[in-house]
Amino acid sequence: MPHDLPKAYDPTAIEDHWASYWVSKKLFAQPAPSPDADEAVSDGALPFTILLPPPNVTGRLHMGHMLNQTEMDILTRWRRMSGRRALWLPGTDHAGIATQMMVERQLAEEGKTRQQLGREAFVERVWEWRRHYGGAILEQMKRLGASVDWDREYFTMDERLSVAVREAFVRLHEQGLIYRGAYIVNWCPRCQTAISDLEVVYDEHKGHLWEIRYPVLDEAGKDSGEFLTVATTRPETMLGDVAVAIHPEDSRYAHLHGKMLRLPLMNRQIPIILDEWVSREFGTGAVKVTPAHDPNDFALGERHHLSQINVMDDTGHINASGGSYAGMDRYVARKEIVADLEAQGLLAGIKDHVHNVGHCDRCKTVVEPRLSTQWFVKIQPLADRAIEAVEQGHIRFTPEMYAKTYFEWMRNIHDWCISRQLWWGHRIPAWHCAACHKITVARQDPTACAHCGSGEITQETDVLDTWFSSGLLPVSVFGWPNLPGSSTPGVPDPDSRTREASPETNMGALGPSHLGIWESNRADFDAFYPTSLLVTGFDILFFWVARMIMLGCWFSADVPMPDGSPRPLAESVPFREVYIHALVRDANREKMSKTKGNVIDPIEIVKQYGTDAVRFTLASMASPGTDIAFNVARTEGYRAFANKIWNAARFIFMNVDKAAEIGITVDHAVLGAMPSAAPDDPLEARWIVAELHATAAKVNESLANYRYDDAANTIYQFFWGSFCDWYIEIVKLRLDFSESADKAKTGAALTTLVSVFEAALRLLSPFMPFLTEELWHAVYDGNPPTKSIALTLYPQAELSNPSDNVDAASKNPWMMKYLQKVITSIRALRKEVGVPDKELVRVFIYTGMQGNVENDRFYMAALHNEDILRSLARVSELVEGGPLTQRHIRSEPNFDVGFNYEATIDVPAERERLTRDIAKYEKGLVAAARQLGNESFLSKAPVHVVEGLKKQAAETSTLLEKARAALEALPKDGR
RNA sequence: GGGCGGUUAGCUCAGCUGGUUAGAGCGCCUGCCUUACAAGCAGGAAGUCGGGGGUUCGAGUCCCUCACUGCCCA
Repeated sequence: MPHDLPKAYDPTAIEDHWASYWVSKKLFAQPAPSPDADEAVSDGALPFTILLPPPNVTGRLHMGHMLNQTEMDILTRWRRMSGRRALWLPGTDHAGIATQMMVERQLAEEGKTRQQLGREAFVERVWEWRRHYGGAILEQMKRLGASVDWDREYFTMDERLSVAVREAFVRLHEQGLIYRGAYIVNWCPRCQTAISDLEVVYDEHKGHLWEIRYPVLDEAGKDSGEFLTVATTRPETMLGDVAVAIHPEDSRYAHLHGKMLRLPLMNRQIPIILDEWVSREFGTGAVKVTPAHDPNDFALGERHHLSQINVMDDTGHINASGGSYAGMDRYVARKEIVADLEAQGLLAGIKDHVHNVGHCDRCKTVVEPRLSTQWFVKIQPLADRAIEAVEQGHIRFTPEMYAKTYFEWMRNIHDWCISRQLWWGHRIPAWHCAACHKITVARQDPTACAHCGSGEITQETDVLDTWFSSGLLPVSVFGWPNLPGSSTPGVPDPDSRTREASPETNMGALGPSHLGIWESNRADFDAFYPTSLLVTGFDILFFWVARMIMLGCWFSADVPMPDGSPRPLAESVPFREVYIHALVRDANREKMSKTKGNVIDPIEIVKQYGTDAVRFTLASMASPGTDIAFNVARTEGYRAFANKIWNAARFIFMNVDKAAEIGITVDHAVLGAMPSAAPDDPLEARWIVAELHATAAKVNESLANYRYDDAANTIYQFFWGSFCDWYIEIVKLRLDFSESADKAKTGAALTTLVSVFEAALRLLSPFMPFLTEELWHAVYDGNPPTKSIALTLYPQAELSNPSDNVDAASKNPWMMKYLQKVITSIRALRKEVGVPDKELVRVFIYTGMQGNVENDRFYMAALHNEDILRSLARVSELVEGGPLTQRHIRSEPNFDVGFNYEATIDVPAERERLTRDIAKYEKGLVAAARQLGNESFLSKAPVHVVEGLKKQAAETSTLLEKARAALEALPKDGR
């Protein structure tokens, strides 16, 4: 029954089946190697490990994910089929802000707030949400056939990964790399939490520059009548002003040095300070200083020992320090303040001003730079090591230019604010003491203050940035820090290594733990760390790549190598290669966005065209460094490609069935390997086998270089352009099932047909897993040698292809090229003349003087394959002779073909064509003559270039003569 | 303001360390329902490689410059 295929390929009919088959059969599971490490490594298979950059647990699959996953799946399937121990780990991150928002929204619909619920109940509620709705994106991934190990699915809030987070925090704290302090952070008033620099997106915004007059005070502290005008984009922050800064060499204000000002509205005395940081050109050259609300002002304030007055609360409302504006929303306050200033005659002007305004990446609220107490990682030591890892070549970027971006960012890195004022996330393992006010950071929940012994301690309410946990994934998914045999969870810094056993930690049994596969053993870490590759988009270069390199290098350095030796930097990296892909845009190269409404839902497209066609579209356009303009026209084309292969299969199965009726069968034992051809096999068989080898070589090379586009196009060209267009058409001649048939020959042809097709399916499988899985099972008539095509061997070209060495020139695979040219030429001539496609014609061929090796090949190719000419070019008989005098002639550089056929010639059209050709040839000859007449060219250019040009010039010359003769021979009357 | 890309056929893109007269898919034009496939077959048209300058025997490819365009960071 598998041979009974519908006429057109219908992806929907097969995809669900195979998607769930792959998952349920656990085909891609890569269990933790046995703790006996020797045994685990002994099969010699090199690991290929790849970690899915965790999508947000609240996320839905978008085109970027699909590109990302398609690329990972192609590489993973390819490596797996090439004999590597392939492991692709899927999972999600807990997305602190996004998930909390999601659940709060749900609560709001019930008229509740998280505060009403309380922290514990709220967190339980989030878990519940996660169990019901979380990870939908992974279900979508399953449907798309990602060949991941589902048994190893991770979630950053899982107990095991939480243990790693806690250990990492404690260790960094012990190493003096975590500190707590009041600094300017990006504050989202809606989310009511600090967010990192990377979570702020800047949009150009048409705002204003308000110029405000600050009265200068005289010696007695009274208004002197003079004003100093400052310019600001955020007038409401003036409530927190503590000074006005001017440039020390600004002559306009030299007389104001040392003077005091009266801060309008607040009537506070503030000094004029001098600082070279001030730009004399910007605004009025005088800048108000609000250390609690601007990072630059904060730095200025530190330098000048100014106080910090925070005038806003968590929600972006003016607080008690804001005088009469207390309680107002920041924008309401802005309006009021401007109005009041104007009323007091202190508003010098309002100018339009375009500037970049930071928004919260999650909720798009305008971020408020604001002083607050947060936890930070002192990042420089980690960054230094991460820079070194890339500098020394232990991590390679593709495209290479991203290494530059990476260095640029790493070398200008700021300390990382890791605390978030959320409830959902890893709660910071620090306890505040009510008695001595010191902080205790511990692996195990303490019962007393480590400093004074007081029992009055309360845990820090902040949680950690989600990226703190996802950045640890490359080490934590393989069991870090609980690695038996690695009893040195101390300080990576060799100078101050501590020997402290890692106690059992419990981050709070918040979620379902995945023990079992998660049972840690060194063998797992030893086998799979460092991972091989990270595939990701440039937009999270810093989120993911940089942080994983920093944390991975830092924490894995403690884990000795399997032989017990210290782990060198080269083996500490979280991955050896990084492949960065570009953005998927819409067909018009516009960035997809919900507001523009041009978002393409991959699942919708997949429903329409099939997963394979969409995957192939993405692969064929995935040229490193280039954005993908996703055009469904392209997908339509690849659906046609899938259909083409489907129908080739139908053709093959039809013939296999016919053959079976007369007792010819294909031995399945010969399948699954690289096909070869025997010396006496016909030309087309020897040729298609040679083509397959060349294709396999090119595809393997392209994939090794992340050239998905080259790989996909090469396979496309082979399948359609070579296998279907030429080989199948010719092999039809050999599939003779009649009484008189030579069964051995028919059988041989059928075997080549099936075995090349089967190998080609394997070649295509990483790109189109569904279609190839279906057809591969059908090839084996439901009795495949293994559970899936994904577990077969990837075609590898053999260096010495036996089909190349054959004495008879007519059997050489490259003879096919000549034959194809003759056929194409005859077909073109037939079209020119207008011979009906079906009609057979007696064709004359002339290859010029005897002895020209190249010309003779065309003749030989034609002469030895008259049967092919008959069916592919509708030639009734081939006659050698010349020069040709037939009514219709077509000239090629190496031969002419012609025939007599009663048809009216469109003389003017023909004259135009020939004239155009002649001009083209003449131009070419002039160019060639110029170059060949140049002595420096002849002496300096490589021989093959000179020879090539000479040959080409000779051919052009021949064509020119022939075209001139043909023009001459045209009837003069213009009919 | 600093940095990094891009500009090749109507559209989307290839073109490796400079080497013969620049390629692919889609689209377009013409003719065909040839029993694997009309989601197909056959044939065809189409580009002064963004402008200018330079290096070289030779430049889409290297250098300079201008224009346009995109992205990242501040």
